[in-house]
Amino acid sequence: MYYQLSPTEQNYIKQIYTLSDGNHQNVLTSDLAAAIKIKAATATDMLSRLSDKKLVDYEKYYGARLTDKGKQVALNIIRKHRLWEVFLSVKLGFSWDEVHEMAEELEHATNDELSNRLEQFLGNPKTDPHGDPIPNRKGEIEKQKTIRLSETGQDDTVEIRSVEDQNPALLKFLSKHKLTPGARLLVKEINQYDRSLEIKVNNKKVLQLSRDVAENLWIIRVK
Amino acid sequence: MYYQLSPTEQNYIKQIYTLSDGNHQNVLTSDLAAAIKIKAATATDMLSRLSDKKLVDYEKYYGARLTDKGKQVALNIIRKHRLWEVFLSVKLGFSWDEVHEMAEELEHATNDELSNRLEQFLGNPKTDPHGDPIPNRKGEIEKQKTIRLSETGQDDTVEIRSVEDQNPALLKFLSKHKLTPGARLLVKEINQYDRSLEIKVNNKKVLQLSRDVAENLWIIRVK
DNA sequence: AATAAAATTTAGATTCGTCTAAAAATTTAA
DNA sequence: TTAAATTTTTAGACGAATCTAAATTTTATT
Repeated sequence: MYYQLSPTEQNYIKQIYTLSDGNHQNVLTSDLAAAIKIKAATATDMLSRLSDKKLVDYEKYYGARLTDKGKQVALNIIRKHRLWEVFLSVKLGFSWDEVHEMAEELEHATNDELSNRLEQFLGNPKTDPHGDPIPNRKGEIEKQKTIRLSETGQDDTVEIRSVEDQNPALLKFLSKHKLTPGARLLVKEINQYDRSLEIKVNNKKVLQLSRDVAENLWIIRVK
Repeated sequence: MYYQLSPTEQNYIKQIYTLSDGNHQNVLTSDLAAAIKIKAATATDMLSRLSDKKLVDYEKYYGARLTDKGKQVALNIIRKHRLWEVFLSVKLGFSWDEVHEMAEELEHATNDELSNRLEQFLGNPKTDPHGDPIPNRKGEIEKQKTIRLSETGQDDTVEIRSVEDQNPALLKFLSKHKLTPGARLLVKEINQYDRSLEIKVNNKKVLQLSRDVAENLWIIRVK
């Protein structure tokens, strides 16, 4: 019961959690393999090992889902990941699009006592720099009802919560135009022919956003 | 030339550096094995692999010593280790004897950009909480001419620089009596029969230290 | 519904870091 | 200086995490 999980195992579990959207759907071998950048055969192998350890429910050919035990592991890693992201961005001044990779390494070098102290040192932040909520030490996470920017209507005022795609080019683009979590957006116009959006950012600059970009921005409606 | 070293390899290199006392002597297979807590056969194996990679000069049966390349690797890891120790102790409030293990993990999850920013964030500290100097980003380390407390004479005033033994019980004892780096000690008396020392700590409490403990405290003479 | 295409699993191989047991070399002691 | 004790190395094995290639199962298409 109380053996240590390897960083590799923890990574698989974290990815399964993310891909299952908080454990609401089964994760397919191929999707998992793509996310972790390993071959499908390897994912199959690991899935059956995680299944032996009761961390996932896995049915051959139909994918996997985390058990309660697995979900706790996932949320604990995600907690550490996001706390480090806050540290790197707020205390060390790394930009929003640089922190992910580093946090990926640090999270596995972090025991619970360390993450708890770090949280306190950071002033108990509620979200990471991408706007995603940080699970508390019991593994509870605040559920946000977000929608994609592409799903808003004209004249809506919204606030960016998180970004879906981790593509560096996209993150750079967003960073450049201040399209970061917390940013306020006014949707001025929606073009019917290509579904692009004209938006005003933080009550200042007006921008044209492609449908593609809008699909990747998760937002909440404001007011 | 530019492949990544594994955390394991980095650990071996760091230990070789430490055991060779800054590369002044050959490190024997058995000492290395004891320090890393692996079997001698494993150490032999790794030594020949590190030799293939030109990180150590290794001669069968006579031990190993770091090459210049290996020494750079060692100092870079030690730099990261000690910066994290400062962070954990100064910013997160961990005690002096708790930080080593955690820093051991974090050092391998740290790229150069991160250690540089961390250093700046910490206000460019010169030493870690144990009093050991932190190598700069070029891998240069301040050489201190320290001696063991057991080598001082009566009435000397000295300052603790570092502790040799990493034994937790010893660290706790030292911590309890404020025998930490930076502490000022006045050697009041040296008992000839058991070579124990009577010392005054920070101009306050008077203590009796066994020869064993005195052997483990590295100090510099003051004034 | 049969077959072609795609996804998944199985089988077998490889590398890293470790072990134990046995062989070889060095050091110590009689 | 020879024999005994100790240290080191070699040989062979193993588990974790990965791969490729082949076999199997599921899904899609005609």
